[in-house]
Amino acid sequence: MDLFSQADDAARAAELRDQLNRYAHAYYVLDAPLVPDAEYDRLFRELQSLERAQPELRTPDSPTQRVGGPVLKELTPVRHAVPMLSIETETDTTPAGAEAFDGRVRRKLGLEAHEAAIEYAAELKFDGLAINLRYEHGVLVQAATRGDGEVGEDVTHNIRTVGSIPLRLQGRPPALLEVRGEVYMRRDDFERLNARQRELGEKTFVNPRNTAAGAVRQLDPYVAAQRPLSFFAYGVGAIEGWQDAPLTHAALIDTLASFGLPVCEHRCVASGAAGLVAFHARIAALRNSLPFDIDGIVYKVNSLALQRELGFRNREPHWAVAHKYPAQEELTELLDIEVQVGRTGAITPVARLKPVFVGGVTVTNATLHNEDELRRKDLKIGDWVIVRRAGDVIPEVVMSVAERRSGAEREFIMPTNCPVCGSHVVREEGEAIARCTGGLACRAQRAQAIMHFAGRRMMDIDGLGERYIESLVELGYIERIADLYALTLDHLLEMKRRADERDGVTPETVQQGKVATKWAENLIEAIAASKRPPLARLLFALGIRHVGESTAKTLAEWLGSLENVRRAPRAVFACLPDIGGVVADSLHEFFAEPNNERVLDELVRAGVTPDDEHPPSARLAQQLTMIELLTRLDIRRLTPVRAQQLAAQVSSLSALAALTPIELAALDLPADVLTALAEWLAIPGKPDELRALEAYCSRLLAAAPQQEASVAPMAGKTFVLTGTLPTLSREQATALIEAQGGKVSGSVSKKTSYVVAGAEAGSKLAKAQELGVSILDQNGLLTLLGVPAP
DNA sequence: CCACCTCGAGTTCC
DNA sequence: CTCGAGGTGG
Repeated sequence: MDLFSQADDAARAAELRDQLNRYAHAYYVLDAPLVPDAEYDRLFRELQSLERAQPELRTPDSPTQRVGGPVLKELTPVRHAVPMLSIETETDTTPAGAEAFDGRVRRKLGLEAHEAAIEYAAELKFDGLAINLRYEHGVLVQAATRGDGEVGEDVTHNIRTVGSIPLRLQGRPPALLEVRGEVYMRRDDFERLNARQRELGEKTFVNPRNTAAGAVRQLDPYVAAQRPLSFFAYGVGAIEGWQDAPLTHAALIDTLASFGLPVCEHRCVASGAAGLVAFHARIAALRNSLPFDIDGIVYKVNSLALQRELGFRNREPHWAVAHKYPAQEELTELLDIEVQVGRTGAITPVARLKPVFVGGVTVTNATLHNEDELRRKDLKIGDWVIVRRAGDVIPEVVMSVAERRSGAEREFIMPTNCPVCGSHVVREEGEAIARCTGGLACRAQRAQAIMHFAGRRMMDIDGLGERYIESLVELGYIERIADLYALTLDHLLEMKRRADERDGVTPETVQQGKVATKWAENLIEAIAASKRPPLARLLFALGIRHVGESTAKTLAEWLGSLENVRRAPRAVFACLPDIGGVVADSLHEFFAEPNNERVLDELVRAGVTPDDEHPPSARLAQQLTMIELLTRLDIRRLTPVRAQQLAAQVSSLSALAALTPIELAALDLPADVLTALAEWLAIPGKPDELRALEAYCSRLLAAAPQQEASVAPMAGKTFVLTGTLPTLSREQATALIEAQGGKVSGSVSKKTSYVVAGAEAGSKLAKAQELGVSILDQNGLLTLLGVPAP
């Protein structure tokens, strides 16, 4: 073989290894890919083929060596050069735990109370598996589990498959460096893995920790490679030849990061017990929004010299402690499963639990979402179940503990009839939700519809709570939302008396009578005050299926008045942004339904009129073109391109309606389109529909102003609000942003321009950091908008 | 047609 | 907050 080409190949292989390792670091550790996946794959394959041709080019730090290798019979024991210590656990989960640790350290160092506070490094205690990584001359040569601390197991083959663990370190690492850290599985990776397992009909995993531990100890590296693992470094073991080694723990971690090792960003240098308590509290608030599980915080004396001075007791260092959090999951009994009927008729199973204290509150109910969810979690009435508070707020039944079954547990059966009105319950093909078909004939749906109408973000009728609405509906004072406006003081007082009677409430005292009168007076006033809502709120309040706050706002902005919305043909709805076929159908059906028409008429007669009606948007002219309208008529085969051709040949929609079959056949369009068009026009009523559509559109466009006002400064920018701002309410912040043309949305994505974070911001802030979205606080927002601070 | 983004809907507790 | 589903762009 030609010596030159061999030398070239060796150089090329080295170059490829280096490149691929750098790209992997950027991808897995920095979360900022340098090249597209396809480019990575191309280089990877090139290296593979070089190595296949000349196996001597294969080195242990080659990225091709991550996956592969033989299936082992058993794991080889490894004696640790420096024992892997355990850490003492502080059982007191209150701030006193941190103070106790600080006190022990100070006593051991012989410090008096008045002497300076000790500096600590605080970091997260990950819920994973401790691993020792041995790097010789910067190359990963061995990975081992902790085992008993003295002897662990060799799991190099599996650890190589973890993308964020560098096979070769960057910078100038010492000749020998053992890195210690935790292998864990991110919660989202765990969920994805389980989703895939379900798809494949495989058994699902119980929790991220056990899954990670199982993956690391796999004998077949291919299996381990299928388990998405992550890694954080938090310490070192044996070291040789390290000049200018760091002097503090914090600096040590920074240095490890500079070698390309992943380290957790959530760590700090804290001063004294107070600093530790603050960090503990800060992370407690963040805990559920972290993308991985932790079971506490680790405190370490920051100075490595002081660490040496403090020394060890048995296997435990005197200079470190794990300060845990109270368990966030609890075991309780599933007493019963009941169903609730929602505003749209959705039948939702709800778990009635034996009260249990989880994450700071007592939980007695938890939604089970739907039947599938319930089956997936394998829940039977009478089961012992694990309960947690998802995102620290909403109680969630995680799963049942099948081992604790006695045999007396009952299967939950989805009712076939609505528990309130007896109507049939149907679950549409492909839908997860079962629904009562009773519509507004169902008392539950009626009550929910009224509750929705009166809600804070809709008509904002104060004092009309769930209990009163139920009584009003039950005792026949209200049938439909319009009836609210016919209520009198006498009605309300009478209703209250009857409701109390029915509930067996003690005969009222004079005092109670006064309270009741006051309540009724306030309510009448609140109802009267709700008569001039913004149009968007009124539309939202109507409770039209698929029409929420955002869609209601779109309708109000574009069409301007209640009348314009009520009269709009289906195709017009479908031309508006974010409104497609399903939503347009829902809108059209709602306004065509005689009952709803009557309710709207009654509301108007009662004096309910939007206070912000305005001419339709000037931008409508671009939206309601003949082509756009044509494509939304659901004419088979009429693609946008064909619609364009058709529009070029027919002057208007009414002209299209008036075409004779002969004229139609003469159009320059493919035969199949013409056939479909002819069939469509032959449907009774369609020509009239076309004429009506045209008439509506021309009226609307005539009413719209000719051109739009100047472009708002924040146009095209999307904001997401999270947490509590110091002085602005959510609504106020939204109003400020929208006043300048910005949009406020609920979830963070790559397209989000800014995340405005306040106190106790949750997962959205974490997501924003992950995606590199700009983050503002209240002042930042006000500065951006050029609004003076309030 | 799929992947990604949004939005809608339902729910808990204090 | 989370899940499911509608809308849209590639």
